[in-house]
Amino acid sequence: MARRREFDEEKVLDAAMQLFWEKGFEATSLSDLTSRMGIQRPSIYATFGDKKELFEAALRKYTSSHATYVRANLQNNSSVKEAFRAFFENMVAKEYEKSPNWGCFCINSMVELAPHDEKFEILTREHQMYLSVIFQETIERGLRSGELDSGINAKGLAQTLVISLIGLTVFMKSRPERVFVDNSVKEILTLLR
Amino acid sequence: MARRREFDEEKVLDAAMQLFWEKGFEATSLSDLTSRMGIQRPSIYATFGDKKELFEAALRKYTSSHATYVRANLQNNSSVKEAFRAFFENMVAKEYEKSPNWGCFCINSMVELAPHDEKFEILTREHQMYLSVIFQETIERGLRSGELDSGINAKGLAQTLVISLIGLTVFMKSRPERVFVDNSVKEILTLLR
DNA sequence: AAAATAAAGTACTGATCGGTATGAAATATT
DNA sequence: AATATTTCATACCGATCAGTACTTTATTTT
Repeated sequence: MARRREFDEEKVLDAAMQLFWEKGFEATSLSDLTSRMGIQRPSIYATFGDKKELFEAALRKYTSSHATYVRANLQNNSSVKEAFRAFFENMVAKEYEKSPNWGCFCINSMVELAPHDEKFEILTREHQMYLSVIFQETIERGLRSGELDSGINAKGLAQTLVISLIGLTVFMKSRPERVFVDNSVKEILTLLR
Repeated sequence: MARRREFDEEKVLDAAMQLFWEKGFEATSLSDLTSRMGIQRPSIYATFGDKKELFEAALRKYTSSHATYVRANLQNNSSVKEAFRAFFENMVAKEYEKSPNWGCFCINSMVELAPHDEKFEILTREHQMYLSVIFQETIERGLRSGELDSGINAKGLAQTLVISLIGLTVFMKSRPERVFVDNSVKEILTLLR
């Protein structure tokens, strides 16, 4: 029919995601976006809709790939305790590498938008619930193998680990001394006994 | 010397605090502030400085009164386990009363500003560290009285409870089913044995 | 090659942003 | 009462905001 698109939709969405992740919704301007995405303003609107729709697309991309990452990470290890330990420690280590610390795009969005926009209340909650299911399945694997104490409530513990993960992620945004975070990770993991 | 101030500095600062708490720094405009505080724009600048200084004053007011509230709440009960249980359950109940759920002003600010502004990185971190000290003192009281197992590491556990509190507060902003939060509170409190 | 169609680029919109100059109103000191 | 001083209210500043109309450029179909 006509002229072909000159940019890669996934790549520019990725650029938008990084920017929203770093600065949040309100603090990111369309000018920021055009310069970082490398495309003009009308191209953004034609491809993704308005600013909020672009943000939503970016967040969905994030949660989708984040869920995949978490699932792969936990399945990576035959020992469930070891899998969670590696997951939490790796997550802490990665956050301390970055400066400044952007945290988790989904959690950032939960704090900024969930109370004012039902769409994002649901979207961010559902992602955490999905992480909880991944955790629960991992815990159930440990129960089946006998590695974990049969007295453990898989669903409740999974939910608690998600909440701890949120707390760790948020607290690290203020760059506390590493030892505090490390100690808390150890303490949290004792819930797996 | 001259004309007296017509407004109560503490009252208008309180109004600003509520607004920043509800909407965050970026999403709150000077027009929002003047209408909610009930004073004119130049009065704000003369009294509090620019928007960020006003925000800082509001946040300091919040953290100060929040710390007082937490300390009083935990000292309220002779049993340490019972004190923490009541504190966490009360905090959950209060959040579910409000709609929408603003969470904690300090945590909101940590997420929005800490990575981009060292002043708020420090301010928000120090508040969490202060809460951790309050928790630690409460745990040590339980150790002295013999209520708590002497194997408990007061400092590490206090830090973990703070992180759990952050996680709970943030997660509740997405209004998950109450039962999930209640179960997690129970689970977290088992760390006190 | 011509026509049709879609993307890219330029430049603009009205609205709102944070911040301030200026003059009127009010009160303390003299 | 006169003067000095501070607060209050209006009205404005340039800059930037999200969003769009319109022209130019490129490519596919006829």
